[in-house]
Amino acid sequence: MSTIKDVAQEAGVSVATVSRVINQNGYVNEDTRKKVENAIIKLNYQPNSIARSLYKKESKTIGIIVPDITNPFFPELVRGVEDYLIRNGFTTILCNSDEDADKERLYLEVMKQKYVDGLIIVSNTINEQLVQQFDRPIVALDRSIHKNIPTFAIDNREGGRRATQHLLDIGCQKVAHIKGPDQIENSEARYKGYLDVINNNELVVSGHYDLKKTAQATIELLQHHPEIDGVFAGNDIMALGVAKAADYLNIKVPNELAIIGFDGINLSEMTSPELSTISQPIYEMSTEAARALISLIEGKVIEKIDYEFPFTLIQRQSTKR
Amino acid sequence: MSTIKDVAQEAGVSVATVSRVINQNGYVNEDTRKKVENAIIKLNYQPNSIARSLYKKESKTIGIIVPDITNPFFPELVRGVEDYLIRNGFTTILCNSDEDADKERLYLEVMKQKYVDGLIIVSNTINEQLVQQFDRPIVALDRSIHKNIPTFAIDNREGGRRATQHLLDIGCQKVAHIKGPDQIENSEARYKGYLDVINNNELVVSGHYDLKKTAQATIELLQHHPEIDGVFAGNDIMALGVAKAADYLNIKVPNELAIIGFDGINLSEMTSPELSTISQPIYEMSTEAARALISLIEGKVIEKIDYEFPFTLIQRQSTKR
DNA sequence: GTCTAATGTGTAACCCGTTACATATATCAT
DNA sequence: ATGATATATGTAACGGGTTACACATTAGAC
Repeated sequence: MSTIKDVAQEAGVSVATVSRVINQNGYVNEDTRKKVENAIIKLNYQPNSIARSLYKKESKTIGIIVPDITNPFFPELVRGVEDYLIRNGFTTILCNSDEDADKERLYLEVMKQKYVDGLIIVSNTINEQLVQQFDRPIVALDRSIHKNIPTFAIDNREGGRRATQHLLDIGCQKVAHIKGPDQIENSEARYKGYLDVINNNELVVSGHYDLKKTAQATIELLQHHPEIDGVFAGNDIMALGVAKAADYLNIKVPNELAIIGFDGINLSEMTSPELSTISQPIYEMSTEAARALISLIEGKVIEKIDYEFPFTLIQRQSTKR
Repeated sequence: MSTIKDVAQEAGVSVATVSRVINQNGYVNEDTRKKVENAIIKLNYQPNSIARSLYKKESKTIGIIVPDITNPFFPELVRGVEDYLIRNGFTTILCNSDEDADKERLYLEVMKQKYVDGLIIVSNTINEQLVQQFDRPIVALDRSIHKNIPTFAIDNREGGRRATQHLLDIGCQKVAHIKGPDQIENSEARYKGYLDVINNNELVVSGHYDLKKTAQATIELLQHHPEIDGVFAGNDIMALGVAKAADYLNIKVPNELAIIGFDGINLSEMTSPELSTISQPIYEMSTEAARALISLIEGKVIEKIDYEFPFTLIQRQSTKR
């Protein structure tokens, strides 16, 4: 690979002039510019971003930490982020944390050493102190991680209310909730939304955001409470678990049992029956997060700390009676 | 952030000595080592990998190019790669190419400038010339991209045979195939596998690896050919499309119509009915690809060019009569 | 005691861009 | 004509590591 020196030599100018041509700053005579440009083409010169990073202390790289890219919610987030970033000259380092504080620490350390310009984090477990120490911009996606870190998410509690209300609206008499893991902000919020609507008549069981556990838990729940005719699952995967339980027990969806999920991942319309769900604007949330991160990296001030996005209820077969 | 100079000063030695301690090479007296280590701890020193990269011309970073992380097959691949790499001191840059040659070119260029140490590519469209010019190790995952680039995949044709044969084995009389896009190596291979078994009795339609198109195409196919009682879909997503079509037409799976997919993505066991499928060892394939890539980066010679992995037929509800 | 090899440490060049600063010429106002 | 300003370009320091090379000391062999 040729270097800026080679180009300078080829064009008969100094490296400073070449640099000026490349970065389009400073004064460069038109003829000189031409010479340099020709030299660049002739040598097929591509600037070494490592060298540039070293001096500028920036890498045009950001890290995104998600629990597990294998979980269908996250690819859609990551895609939105990556799309926006590549269009704006940044590359994206992917990190799967498994919600493990040690792995998160490791990633944070590596990112710091590699001078990533900023971080987008989806995490419940991350150590706040570590985040505070990280001296570059960070934004939180889908769930908050610290009160003074910009957060891009929907109002999960309100979403929980809407989902629950929807089940009542279509005529459900007894609505149960399959809850995500305790201690996780979003699953608690969705649960609270459910309680807001159901008041004192709740029937709740935990599905731990896991399909198989949910199916198992739901089977037991339905066996003990055959009166249940509607289920609000804490996310789409758990909703699928509920659907499997229904299938197993030979309960007809939606007529004997209506099901609504949460998130609106692509998967929710792939299944039979298609799932009703509270659909988050996943792609938009993630591009907005990326946009804000870049603003912060560029030293701009951003408007708010809390970016709340609208969700929509999508009614599909699983609640269409 | 403190630099190696700060550490040197703190420890009362030269930067060379600090470097030796950090990299554990060259001679360092035990006492000196202790002093340096203490200084490192005291200053919370973390070496700047950019500076190191500049000199060593390596970045401890690799790029993985996939068509679209949003397609459920790829997160599993990417996860395997990322897991293996982070454990071995590498970070992973994610690239979504959308099978677009221009985007691939852009990514290749950026990766080169950023001195990524190697590339893992999943692509049908990538420009062979560009790949050849890229002067660092590359491996191909899931599908080949060039005859002298190491490839990690299964025998798709044989997989197609097994899938088709399975449908016959369970008693299907008329087996159709929903084919992936033309020109794509893997979908052609699976198709050929189907033909191998079916000979002269084929019934094929294209689903373009897309769920909705597949559902639509399948509905038409089944309406014209009600005698079809088994479908081999070119991947799991298309198999889901077939299942939807069956649902729409009120055809019972598996008894009136057996369905088998291909890939064995997690999704295939999430649905009702659960999908039979030709399961690829996705995680293993990807970690092996990552392992080989690292070997190449380290300048080792690897054993072969063609890494063929075993697949397994998983029989689930959709073909369990 | 002398020679060689192993051990220990520092100096400075190097990786490849960016940019502050110096210098020089051209342009313009007065 | 004179000084101020805009234009044009080069030199060299800098970012933060790594390492070749030089030099000094110590250990071991005979």
